[in-house]
Amino acid sequence: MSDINTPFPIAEQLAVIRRGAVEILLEDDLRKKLAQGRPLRVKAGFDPTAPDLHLGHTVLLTKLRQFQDLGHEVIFLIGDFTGLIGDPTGKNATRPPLSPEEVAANAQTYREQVFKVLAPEKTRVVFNSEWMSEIGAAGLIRIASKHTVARMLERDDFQKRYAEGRPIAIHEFLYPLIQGYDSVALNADIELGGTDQKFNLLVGRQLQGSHGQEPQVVITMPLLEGLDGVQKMSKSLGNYIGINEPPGEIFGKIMSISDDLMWRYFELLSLKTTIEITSLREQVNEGRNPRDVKIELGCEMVERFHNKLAADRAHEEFLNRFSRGHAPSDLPIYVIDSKGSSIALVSAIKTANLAASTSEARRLINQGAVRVNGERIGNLEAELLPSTSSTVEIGKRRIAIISVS
RNA sequence: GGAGGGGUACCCAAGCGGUCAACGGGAGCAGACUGUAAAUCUGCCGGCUCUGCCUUCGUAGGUUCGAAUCCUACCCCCUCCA
Repeated sequence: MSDINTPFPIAEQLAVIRRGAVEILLEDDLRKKLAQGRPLRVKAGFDPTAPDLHLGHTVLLTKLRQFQDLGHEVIFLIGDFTGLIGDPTGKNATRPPLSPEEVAANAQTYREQVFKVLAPEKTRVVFNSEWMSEIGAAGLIRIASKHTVARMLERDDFQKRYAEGRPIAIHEFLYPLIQGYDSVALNADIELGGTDQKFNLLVGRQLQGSHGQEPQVVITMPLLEGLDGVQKMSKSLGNYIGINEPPGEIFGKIMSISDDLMWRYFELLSLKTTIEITSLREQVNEGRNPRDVKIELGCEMVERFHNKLAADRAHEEFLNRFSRGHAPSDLPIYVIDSKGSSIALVSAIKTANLAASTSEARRLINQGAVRVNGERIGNLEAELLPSTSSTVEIGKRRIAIISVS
């Protein structure tokens, strides 16, 4: 859809670039760069740690994708050298250095996941060890000479720690410097990062300036809220949608977010144009069920991380399950060998991992959450007979076929 | 090195000899209402062979008929002074 030879009008490009961004420094510089009419080098750096990406990570990737669609070049930088330092932004997280093999393996996994969002043919993957290993101690000192302690201490994290007398190790200063030097090495036009990266990104501007380059434009993207709509999406909080999750999961999790959050996700994750999204909003204002709009988002996400067919299936499955009240089509099946006798429902539930403990199973039964073959069971003594298969449902989301042999 | 404060269930946080499986809030789960939304209301929220039993209140001992609560030692965190 994009053609490098016929660049999009600057105003149009600016609108796309601004969407969802927290800050663009400096927008004037950006305008000037765009006016040059050439593909810009857009850089984003990533840790060499084992990637298991979720939608939160794709906010940045989606923005990169938008740049690609506008005809620009994306440089996906894997910070294998910086990985030796560990970003002090993550405070106490000192990471053990990775072996070259691990870095290579992680990089491969990155490619697989990242190219679900980015266009592979328009993405240049680079490692900063390429130039950092060459540069040597002398080179590092030269880089360090281009920046001052005062400027380094502007970073609020450092500032705070320094003021409070907490230690700042010298090597922590090196992280922003090297990240900044990466921009010099790549002669980056633009660098993207999360809001927490702002300082590091700005160091790049400064270093490029002192190396006689035109400083890069810094664009910061927000941290995506998780499923709860409040805290940032993260694996440890369990409020995430992983891009490797099965279609039904991705779809279902999208459907479970609030309407407010849905618009946020549209803005930051969807490749629909701003105009299309505005139109959807209008439709909802005029009475269209927000659920149906959410379905569109769900389909888009599943299609992106799987494919169109999977999206259609997930959609259909959803309608069957929740709109028409049918049981899902492929349920997990648990076979329990009871040696020919019947088995207590409570223990069957536990065995089939539908509840964490038999105590929980009991509580659920008491609360009327359990249905066997569609029938609500309130009896703790209930049993499953031998040589039968029963569909056991707990609430709306936990369901399995339990086969007693 | 000295002085003081604290470590309680997923998180925050009460309790300070029995009525404590442990107040309250958050998160989570379930029910009602719905659009698998939000909001709201209700219930649950250590385990088990469940009207009882077992294991939990930093760790290990001790006192007591009985301890999360008292004593001793140890480990860890925080604050102030040096």
